[in-house]
Amino acid sequence: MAKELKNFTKRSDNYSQWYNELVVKADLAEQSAVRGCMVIKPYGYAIWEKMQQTLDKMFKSTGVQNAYFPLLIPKSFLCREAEHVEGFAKECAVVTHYRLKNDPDGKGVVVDPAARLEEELIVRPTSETIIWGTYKNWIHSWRDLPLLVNQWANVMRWEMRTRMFLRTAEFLWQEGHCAHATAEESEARTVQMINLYAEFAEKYMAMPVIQGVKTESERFAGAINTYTIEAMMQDGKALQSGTSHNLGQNFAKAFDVTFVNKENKPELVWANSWGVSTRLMGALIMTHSDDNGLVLPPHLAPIQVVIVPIYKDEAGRQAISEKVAPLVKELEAKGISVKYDDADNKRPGFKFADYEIKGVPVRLALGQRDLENGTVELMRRDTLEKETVAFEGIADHIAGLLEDIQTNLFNKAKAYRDQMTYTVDTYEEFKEQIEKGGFILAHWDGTPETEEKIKAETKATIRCIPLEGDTTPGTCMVTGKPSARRVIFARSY
RNA sequence: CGGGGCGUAGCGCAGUCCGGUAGCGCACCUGGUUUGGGACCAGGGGGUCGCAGGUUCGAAUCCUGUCACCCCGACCA
Repeated sequence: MAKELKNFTKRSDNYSQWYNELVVKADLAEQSAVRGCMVIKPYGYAIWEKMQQTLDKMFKSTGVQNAYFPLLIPKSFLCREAEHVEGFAKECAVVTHYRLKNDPDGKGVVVDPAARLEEELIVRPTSETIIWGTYKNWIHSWRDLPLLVNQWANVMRWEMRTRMFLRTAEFLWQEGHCAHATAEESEARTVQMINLYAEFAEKYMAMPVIQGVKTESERFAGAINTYTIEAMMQDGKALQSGTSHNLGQNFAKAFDVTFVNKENKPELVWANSWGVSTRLMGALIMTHSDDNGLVLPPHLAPIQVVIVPIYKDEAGRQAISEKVAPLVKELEAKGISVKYDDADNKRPGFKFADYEIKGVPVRLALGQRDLENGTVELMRRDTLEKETVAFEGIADHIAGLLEDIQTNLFNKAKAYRDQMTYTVDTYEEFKEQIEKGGFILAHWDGTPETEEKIKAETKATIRCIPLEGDTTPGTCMVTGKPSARRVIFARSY
């Protein structure tokens, strides 16, 4: 089993060339400050587009609309909400000048010192500040609420250490920012969105997640409450895959966003924000992939079925193409994305391996033998099982198979997670178990001090206080003080 | 920012200790034979050895500096 992401971005054997064709590859600009950024190649972007389209549809069904806000945020904006700036200050890229000029020494160009900006601009690490600065002018009356807006954008966080997919300096994401008239409504929206993310993760990514609430110390900077979905990767580490924040009235206060209620009284609005990023692509890879490459869930695979012809000469190729053409039409009519790869410059064996690396869920191979017997060879990527089946009725069979694969991937991942989830009562046991990876359900006294102590001693963090599951009270494994319920600990990315 | 590693062809690497014609595999190009699991044979193209100084008749190799990247920490989605 490929347990680590690096297996998919770097291979030192002779197959490395083919891995360059893999979903994404970090093409790092030479000696430049864009370190830690990634280039998303077309096939990888196609996966991201699938995610976007699906999420977008889900958002819109809840009344959210898309908009776009500026990339650059005036420094003063970022500073308006104290906790927020505190949380992001250490990882911001700053624009200080607006012009270059020719180097007096004749070597290229240099920053023109005369073009210093009066106020520095921050490359957005997230857009709360600029959006709330704008909302101030959009919201006047209770009739303007709720305001439900989402933005698809790139953001930049100058992390000390980057990691492909999981923590790149620049990443693509969506960030939803909603304004509501009441605290209850805003809280309901916050929960609605984390539910939506969970549904997306499980239904489309085939990735089981645990929904929960972050502890105070893990909370988003400026939020009063953060909901999260936590997934388990194949190496037993946790990955925070999506968050939804209840921002209370913090940003409304900071940006003076008020509305006049039905009683003609001014009130501060209630806010929430929620987002998922290209990190989900990392999650997808690390949840399902194996040593043969990617394994994509059918609901997100850019190519769901690939058909590879096997022939000896041009006449043979013709014969197979004629046989396949109606099948391609039939599959497409069912909404299945098919690729018939009759490219003559690659041999069948190469294509088999190549589409396995790309994670295509179903492969059909068709040769002279099949034409004679009225059969086709079918392979499913999740189990690598191969079988020869009747060509007749194959389209219906595939439609069902794709659903099977989707379900199977989810079940497999869930079984693995459940198997790697432990209930532990003593700190000794905890320390031993955490070394082996996985989620640990344990009692905690609810204090940041204990949480910090556990983190310092074991590198494990509280991933979340689950919304569901066992709610029996107990005593903290470290301090022995009362605990309301078990929380989830894990080492994380 | 600490500790370790690394930088040589598009990719993966050898060569560095002990200075003296720039190498290998894959990829690429041409021709032929092939095609049911990553084809084979023959020929060919491609490099200011990360960058800048220094030592030397001569530097990928030695010295100094510097810039990247990777892994482990601190920080974080």
